[in-house]
Amino acid sequence: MRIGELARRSGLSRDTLRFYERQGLIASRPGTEATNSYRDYPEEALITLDQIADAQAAGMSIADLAMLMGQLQAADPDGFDGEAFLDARIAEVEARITRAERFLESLRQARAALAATPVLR
Amino acid sequence: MRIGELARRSGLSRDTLRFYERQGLIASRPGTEATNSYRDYPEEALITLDQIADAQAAGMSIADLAMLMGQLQAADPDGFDGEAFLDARIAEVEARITRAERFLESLRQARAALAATPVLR
DNA sequence: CAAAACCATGGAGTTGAGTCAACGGTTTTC
DNA sequence: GAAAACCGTTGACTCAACTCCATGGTTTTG
Repeated sequence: MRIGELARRSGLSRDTLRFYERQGLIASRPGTEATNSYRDYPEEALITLDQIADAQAAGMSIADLAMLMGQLQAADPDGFDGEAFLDARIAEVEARITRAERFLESLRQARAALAATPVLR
Repeated sequence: MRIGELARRSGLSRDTLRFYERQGLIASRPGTEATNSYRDYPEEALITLDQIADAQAAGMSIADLAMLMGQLQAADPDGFDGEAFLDARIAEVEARITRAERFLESLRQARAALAATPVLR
C-alpha cells in the first residue's frame, strides 16, 4: 500500500511514517509502476506500527527499538550481547509498569475522593 | 533542607529540581538565615518527587501534573471539571499500562528465544 | 582566612520525537 | 484535460524536559 493509506489506517501522519522509516523501524519497497517514485509499504507495517506504539507506551526510545529490531533478529552478528540488552530492557519496563500502577492507584483514589465530596462543601 | 541535599537524596540534579519548582511541582521557603538567599525545601519534597517519577512513568506530562497538583486540591475554584479531567487521565494511564504489558510480554518471549538458541547454530 | 563547596538567577543550548513548508513531479477525479 | 489529491525529498522548525554556563554572592573546611 502507499504511504497515504498506511497513514489513514494507522492513524499516524505521513511525516511520522517517513520519520519512522528513516529511523529503521519500518521498511518499504520501490513499488511496481516504474513511472513514479512512489514506495510500497507491506501490510505487516500496520502490525509493526502497533508494536511500536506498545513499546513507546513502555517507555522505549526509538533508538532502543531500532536496536531491538535490527540487532536482535539479525542472528547476533558481532559481539553484541543481546541477552544482557534484553534483560536490561525487561527490568526497565517492569519498573516502569510498577510505578505507573502506583500512580494509577493514586489517581483512582483522587477520583473517589472527588466523587464523595458534595458539590458545595 | 537545602537544594544540594535534596538533590543528593532524590538522585536528581539541582537544575532539575529548580526546573520542577518553576513548573510548580515542588515548593520551597526562604530559609531561616537572613544573610543569604538560600531556600529551604521541606522533607515531603522527597515524597512528592517520588510521586512525580511515578506519574512520569505513567506517561503524564509535567503540565498535566501541575494541573493535577494545583487545580485538584485547590477546592475546585472555577468551572474546572476535575472529575472529567481525572477520568480522562485514568483511561489514558490504563491504556498505557495495557500496551506496556503487551510489550513486556514480547520482550520476555524474545529473551526466551535467545536463551533457547545454542551459541553456534 | 583562603580555598573549596555551596547557592540563586538568568539565559542559552541539547535531545528526542516528531511537524511543517516548499518544491516539483504523478495520479485521480470531475 | 484541468483541478484536486497524492507522492518523495530536503531542510527548517516546534515542543517538552531537561542541562549547561556565567555571574556573583555565601558557607564550610583545612
